[in-house]
Amino acid sequence: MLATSGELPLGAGWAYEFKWDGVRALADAAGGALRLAARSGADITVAYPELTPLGGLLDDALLDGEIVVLHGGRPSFALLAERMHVRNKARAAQLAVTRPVTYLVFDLLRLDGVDLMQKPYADRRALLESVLTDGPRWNLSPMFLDGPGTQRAAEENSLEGVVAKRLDSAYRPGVRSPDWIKIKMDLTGDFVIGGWRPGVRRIGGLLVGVPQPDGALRYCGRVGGGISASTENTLLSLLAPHVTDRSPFALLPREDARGAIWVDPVHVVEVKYGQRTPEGRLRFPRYLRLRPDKSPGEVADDA
DNA sequence: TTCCGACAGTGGGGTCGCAAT
DNA sequence: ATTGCGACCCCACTATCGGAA
Repeated sequence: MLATSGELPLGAGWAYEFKWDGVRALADAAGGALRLAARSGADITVAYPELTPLGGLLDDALLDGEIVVLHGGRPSFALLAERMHVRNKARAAQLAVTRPVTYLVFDLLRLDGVDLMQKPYADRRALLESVLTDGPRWNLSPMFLDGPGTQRAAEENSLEGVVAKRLDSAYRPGVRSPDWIKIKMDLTGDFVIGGWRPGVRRIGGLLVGVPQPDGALRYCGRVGGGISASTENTLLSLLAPHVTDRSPFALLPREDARGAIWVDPVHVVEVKYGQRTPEGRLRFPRYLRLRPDKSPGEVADDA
C-alpha cells in the first residue's frame, strides 16, 4: 500500500506518522525464519542479517515498515544506499556490525495465520503494539493523533515529512490510496544555468550550479523534471544566444558532461527539490520557473 | 461533453554488478 | 583494469487515453 501526496488532512479520523527516508520492506516471520521483501517484491533478506532475530520473536506475522540507517538521530539515505545492493553474505554480515540498520515497523498484515488486511488500521496498529517488542535493530514507528504537532516535529528534526493514515482504512496491497497521504517537506532554491544535455527531448536536463567567489559555478546537478513542451521552447530560445564552447563549471563529473551544451552563466532558475546530498547535489530536482528578476550574483550557495 | 485517474515515458541521485573494451 | 550501462533503491512530473460523471 502506497501513499498519495497531498496536504495535511485534519480531523479525528486520522493518525500521523513520520515519513522515514529509507527502503520500504515487508517482513514475513514464519517458523523462526524471516524473509524481507522490497516494494518490487524482490527478496532483500540477505542484505540485512541484523534483522533475522525478528523471525524468532514472532511465530507467524507479516510486518510492514521502513529500513533506515540512523545517523545523528536521523535517517541517512546516503549511508543506506551502500547497503541496499549488497547480495554477498559475508559483506552484509560485516556491514551489519559497522553500519547497522533499524527497521521501523508501522503495520501488521498477518498474525498467526489470520489475514488482517481488511481490519481497520486502528485495530491493526493496536494489535501490532501488543505483539511487537522493541529490539536492538527494530522499533515501532511512533504514531500520533496531533497532525500539526507531528508536522512541526518533523520540520524541527529535518525529517522527510509526515504520512497521515485514515484510522478506519483497510490495507490495500500495491495500491496508491487516498487513505494514506504523504506530506513532504520540499525545498526550493535558485540556481544558475550553465548548460543543458539533450535527451529524448531537446532539453534532457538543465545543468545547474551556484557561483563561487572566483565566478565559476559549483555544480549542483541536473534538472530534468517539471519541464513541459512549452517550457522547453521558452528555455531554448532564451539559452541559444548564450551558447559557448567553454564549461562555466569549476568541476563536473565526466558522465554529467557527456553531450553537454554549455551556456554563459547568465540565467537563473528556481528549482524544487527534496534535499541536498552530502556532495551538495540536488535530490529529486524539478524545474519550477525562470527568475528573470535575479542575476547570478544574487544566487547564494546555501548547501 | 468534460473531467479525472491510471499508466507509460522522461527526467533526477546513488550503488552494485557485469559485460564490453 | 577501466568504462559503460542496466537494474534496483529512492523519487516528481508530463502527456495520453479511456471510463466515469
